[in-house]
Amino acid sequence: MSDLLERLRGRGWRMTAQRRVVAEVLDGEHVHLTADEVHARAVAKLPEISRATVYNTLGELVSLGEVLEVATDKRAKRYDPNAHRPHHHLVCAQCGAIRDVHPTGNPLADLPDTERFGFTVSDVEVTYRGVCPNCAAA
Amino acid sequence: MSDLLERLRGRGWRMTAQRRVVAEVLDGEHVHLTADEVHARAVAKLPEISRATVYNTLGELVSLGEVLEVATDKRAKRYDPNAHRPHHHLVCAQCGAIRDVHPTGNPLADLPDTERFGFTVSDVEVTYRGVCPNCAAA
DNA sequence: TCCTACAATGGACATTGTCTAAGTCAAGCA
DNA sequence: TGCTTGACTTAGACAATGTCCATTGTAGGA
Repeated sequence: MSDLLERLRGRGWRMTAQRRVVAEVLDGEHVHLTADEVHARAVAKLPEISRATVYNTLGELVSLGEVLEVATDKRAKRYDPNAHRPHHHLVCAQCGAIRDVHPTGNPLADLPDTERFGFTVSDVEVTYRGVCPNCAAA
Repeated sequence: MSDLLERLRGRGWRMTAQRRVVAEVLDGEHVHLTADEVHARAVAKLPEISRATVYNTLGELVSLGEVLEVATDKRAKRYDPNAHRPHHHLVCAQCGAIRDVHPTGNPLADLPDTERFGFTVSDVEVTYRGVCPNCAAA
């Protein structure tokens, strides 16, 4: 079973069927589902799960730092379970496919003090956009 | 008057009071309004302008490349008229304030071929997050 | 000035997300 | 094992943002 469930239990998270299902749906590499997609897949495993529970659970996973919210799509938030390895995203402008990528260099270092306007900068989010091989072939 | 209106007219854009008002609202540096804010300000100048028109006009300005859509906020799209000077964004995690910034270096070059998965990468969007001086003082 | 294609209107609808009141249940404990 | 309790879940109303469409209005050319 997934490490995620272990970690959550270790943190005193009360385990319920609903939470287990949501955690199971969010498992694997290059998984970037919208809340609605998570709900759809959760319903397939546990038909009576409600939308509110999915939203609540996703929100908790995010505040626990186990899942990342990413805003590559402009419509809906997406949830990325790959929270323990810093990475950025590569998005196909046509079909919306998303890949995790690991650029070299540190973009934080590229922002000189004069461009910080007194902000305390703690984080950076990079989204590359392009066309994926499938769409390029079509 | 603004260059924007000149450019649009030069492209054969049909000029109407509504479009003029939207273009006027979107003028200046560090302007990052939501569609709703644009509508509110447009209504102040032209009370009978409708929401649909604001959305349509914003959409057209974006496809003409005169305005950028930015997704710094997770709720609503924001519109950035500073489309002719490439730049990125610095966002306050607390109050949501947004500044345009110009990092050194080219993040596109930081993505090695092995991390491109066959994509043709054409664009990169960088969002720095931190705390602004106002919020830090509070 | 008149025409006509294009733009604007307003209101219904769609999508995404949040909230609440009431019912349910996991986990600790005797 | 069987309570107890507080956290969890539910359904559905509501809110915010965005889209669509049929109708009405109008900018700009003939």
